[in-house]
Amino acid sequence: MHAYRTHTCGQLRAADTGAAVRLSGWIHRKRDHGGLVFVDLRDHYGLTQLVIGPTTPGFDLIERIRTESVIRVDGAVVARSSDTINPGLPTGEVEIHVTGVEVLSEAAELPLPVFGEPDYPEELRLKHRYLDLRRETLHRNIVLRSKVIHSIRHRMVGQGFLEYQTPILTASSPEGARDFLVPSRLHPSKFYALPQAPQQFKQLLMVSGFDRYFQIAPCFRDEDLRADRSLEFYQLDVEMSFVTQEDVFAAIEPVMHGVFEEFAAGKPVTPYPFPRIAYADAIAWYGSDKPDTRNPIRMADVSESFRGGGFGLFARILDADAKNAVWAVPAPGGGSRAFCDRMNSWAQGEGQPGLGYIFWSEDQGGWGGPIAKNLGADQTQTLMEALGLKAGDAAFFVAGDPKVFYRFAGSARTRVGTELKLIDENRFEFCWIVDFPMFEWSEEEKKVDFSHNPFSMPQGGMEALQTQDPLSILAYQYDIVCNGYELCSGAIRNHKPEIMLKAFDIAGYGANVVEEQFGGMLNAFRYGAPPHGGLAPGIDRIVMLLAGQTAIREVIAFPLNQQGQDLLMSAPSEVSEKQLKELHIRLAPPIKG
RNA sequence: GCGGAUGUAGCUCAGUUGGUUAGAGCGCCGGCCUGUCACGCCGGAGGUCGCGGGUUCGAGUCCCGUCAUUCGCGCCA
Repeated sequence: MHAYRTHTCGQLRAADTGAAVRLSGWIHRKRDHGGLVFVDLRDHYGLTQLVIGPTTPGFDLIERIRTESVIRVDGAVVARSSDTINPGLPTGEVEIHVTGVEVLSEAAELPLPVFGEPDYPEELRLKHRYLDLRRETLHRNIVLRSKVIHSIRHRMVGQGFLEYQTPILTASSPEGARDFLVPSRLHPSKFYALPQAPQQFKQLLMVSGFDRYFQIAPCFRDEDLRADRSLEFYQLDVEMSFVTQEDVFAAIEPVMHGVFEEFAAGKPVTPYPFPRIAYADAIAWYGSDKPDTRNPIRMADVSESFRGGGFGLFARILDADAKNAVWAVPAPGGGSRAFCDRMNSWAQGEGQPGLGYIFWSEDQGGWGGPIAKNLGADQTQTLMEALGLKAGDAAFFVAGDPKVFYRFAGSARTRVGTELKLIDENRFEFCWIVDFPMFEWSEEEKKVDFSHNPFSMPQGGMEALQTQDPLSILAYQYDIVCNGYELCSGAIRNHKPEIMLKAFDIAGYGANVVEEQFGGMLNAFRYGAPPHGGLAPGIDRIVMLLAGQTAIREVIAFPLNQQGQDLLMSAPSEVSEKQLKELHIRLAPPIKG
């Protein structure tokens, strides 16, 4: 007989009745009746009930040891009588009548119970992650993660992609997020950087002729953390040669759709091709470049209804500057003073002066709110019809410079959708956000700068760069958004050195700077580079959505906390003088605030 | 760097307008219990009410400061 087990704890069924078996696992629960003890024995695969009678060798032992101790038992599989079957367990038709017990590892008093699913403090869970990982939900999430990654690999290979690996120790790159730096021992005062993404390497692989690359790639960014963002994370990094934007979409849509469909437990998933929404439309309709399109509300520019009109505040704002506008957030079903007042208080809590509204009550032709009063009945009626609203609905209004208020308008849209329960939580809704602007005005630096990825190909190529207002140039740059989460970012790359130099020139970087910082890749493009493009969906966020979680820590086995610390291994930590000396590093005294 | 929320037993929480010895459930320890599956019953231990200061005859409760945790903003091409 095997030293530890003949079966797993999730394996035995009524058909196994009579078998002599050996099981090993953790004591999940213990129900001690004095003369008879029931134990739920747990392993990765499930639970099996053990029955230990007073004459069983090891009875005293079982009575004494705590839950979460690890034991090995021998015994016989016995069919449970019909009144003692547990329909809640796959193994619930049988139990093991134990004949022998060995304690493999005794558990001390637990800082964190494994049984049950109540919420425990993050700090405690992270410090004792091995216990937390034994718990059902987290354990299941980590298994799901593994299965999702396997499915992705399988689907990518099926699409003709091969997985290639790229360096972890690489060079610091000036743009983008803050790099994690690794001091070099062999080269005093020089540093490696951990990759923020394998961006340049995957492009070099295209130049090297590998045609279709993917990698489940670790990425590192030394920025402040969020619930859906950590210092280290994994991306499905993808790059393809001789492709247009549409080819990239066609390659990845079946993978994303397929993975979600496979693991969504029956929840509907947007069929592909996914809807494409231009960045400018996303801002205008949803006030966000990562809109939750399960929320049916679409905002509208209603400036014309207010220009020179009876509602003085908005009319004056429109007069003050040509770029100013009034946007409406329609609220189907929000037509009550109570709801509108609640929204108004919410807006004030967000630091806004307030949130103007009109509501059309269910009563015949009734309407309310200070705006309607000033606007007059006819205009109010016209506005309602223009917004596709009816009695019982409301609309909220935001006025000013859209560049300043669009975020707030977007969160008002989200708030209205959530409060009025317009969002169907039980579906996965995908869309592409396309046509991102190539450049933006940096108020901080008072200059034009890249708005997203400097390696993206501007739409219109060299000619656009030479002739258009830089701020009007769009890029072949796209995101996948699902349920309001940015799942993926990508672009058709700029593979022409002269266009790249021109683009950097517009953003204020001279040719010498570009050659110095991106010389490796620029040179590569001088020896025959295929047009190429790709993208990089975030693995952690995909699994997070599929697991129904709102924090990526719930789908990572050993995550950092929001301060970027590993509470289990105590990282980051101090290192010895000897280590520092080898790295040619002397620590400066901490700067006190 | 900034803002919100939270901080009471190992854990989850309650604690009234400021008033005697700060409670419950789970867990832990001891006892009883042969059909439970959140087993049940009896008993027990366990507290710097985050920390410091203030107001008060009296502070878990009110005020100020501070620290920690957590969520968000900035940041994340």
